[in-house]
Amino acid sequence: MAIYTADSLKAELNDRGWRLTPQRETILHIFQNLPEGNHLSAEDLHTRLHEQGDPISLSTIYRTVKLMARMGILRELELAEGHKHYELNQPYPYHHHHLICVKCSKTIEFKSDSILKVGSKTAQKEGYHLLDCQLSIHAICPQCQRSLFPV
Amino acid sequence: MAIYTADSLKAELNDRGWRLTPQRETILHIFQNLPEGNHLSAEDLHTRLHEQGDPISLSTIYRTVKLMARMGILRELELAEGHKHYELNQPYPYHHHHLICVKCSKTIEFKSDSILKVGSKTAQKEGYHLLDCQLSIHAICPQCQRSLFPV
DNA sequence: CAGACTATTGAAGATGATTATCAATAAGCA
DNA sequence: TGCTTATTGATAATCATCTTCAATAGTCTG
Repeated sequence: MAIYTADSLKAELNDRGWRLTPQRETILHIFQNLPEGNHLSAEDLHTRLHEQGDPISLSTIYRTVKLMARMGILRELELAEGHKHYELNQPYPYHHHHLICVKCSKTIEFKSDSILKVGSKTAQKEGYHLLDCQLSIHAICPQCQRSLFPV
Repeated sequence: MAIYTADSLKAELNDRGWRLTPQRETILHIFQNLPEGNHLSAEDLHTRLHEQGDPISLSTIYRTVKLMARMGILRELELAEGHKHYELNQPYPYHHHHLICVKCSKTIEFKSDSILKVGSKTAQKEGYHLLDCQLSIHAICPQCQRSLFPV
C-alpha cells in the first residue's frame, strides 16, 4: 500500500527481475487518475484504454492487473458476480471497504481504521506479508428488499 | 446468521413461495456437519455427496449453494483463484474471518467481534439487510515469501 | 386424500471471464 | 551496441458456472 510513480514502479519491478513497459505504466496511470469510488473490470480498462488511444491487448491487461494485485499495487474486488474489479490499493486514510447488495450489486464505500488495524495485526502475528485487507459486507439494499423475486 | 433445522429451513423457504426438497436438506446437513475451518467448493460437495450415496447433480448443487448464500445460510468465500468455497454462515461467537496467502492459498481463520460490530452498524445505517460480513486479508505466507518466483 | 399448480431437478449444452501458447518485439544490462 | 530474456498481442483453450427443457415432486386447496 504505497504510492507509486513510474520510477518507483520501475525500481520495484527491476528488483524482481521484471521490466517496466509502456503498457504497465499506462495502466497504472489509469488507476491513479480514477476518481475516488471508481473501480474497473478488465473489460472496462480495455475500453477506456482504447478510447484514450492506447490499444493495449486484453491479454496484457489481465496479466498486468493480476501482477499488480500480487504486488499489492491494486486491490482485487468482488463487487459483482462473474468478473472482478480493480482499484488502487491506497494506504490509510484512503483505505476503505465495501457494502455490497448481492441482488443489484449497488455498492457503498466506507472507512474504518480499526479494521485496518485488525488486519495488519493479524497478518503480522502470523508472519504473513500484508497485501490488502478488505471488509466485504454482503447485504440486500433497501430497494431490493421491496422487490420480492427472486430470492 | 441463524441456526437452521429442516423445519426452520422449510418455513423460510415456504414463506417465499419455495420448497424444501431432499436435495436441499441433504446439502444443508453436509455443511452443518463440517468440522470447523472446512469449506467446500461445488465440486467438493458433488464428490462428497456421491461418496455418501446422494448423487445430487452439479446443477442442483450450484443452484442450492447460490440460493442459500442469498438467503444468508451460507457464506461465499473467495479463498482460491478460479472457484468459490462455501461454509455455514454462523452467528457470533462462531463468526470468523480469513487470512489468505495469494500465492499458495493457505488460509488461517481468526475471530474478531469488533469487525462484526462495524459490519452490522454500517449495514444498518444504510438500511441494508445484512447477510454476511467478512474481512479478507490477502497476504503472502512465510513459506511463499522465501520462494522468489514468480511474483 | 386427490388433483392442480408450479417450483425443482438432472442432463446436456452454452456462456464467458480468464489463461495458456508462441512467435515477434523490446526492456535492461554488460 | 548487442545479448538475453521478459513481455506483448493474437489466437485458441480452459473450465467454473449458468441455461434450457422435459420430467418429477413439493405444497396448497377443496
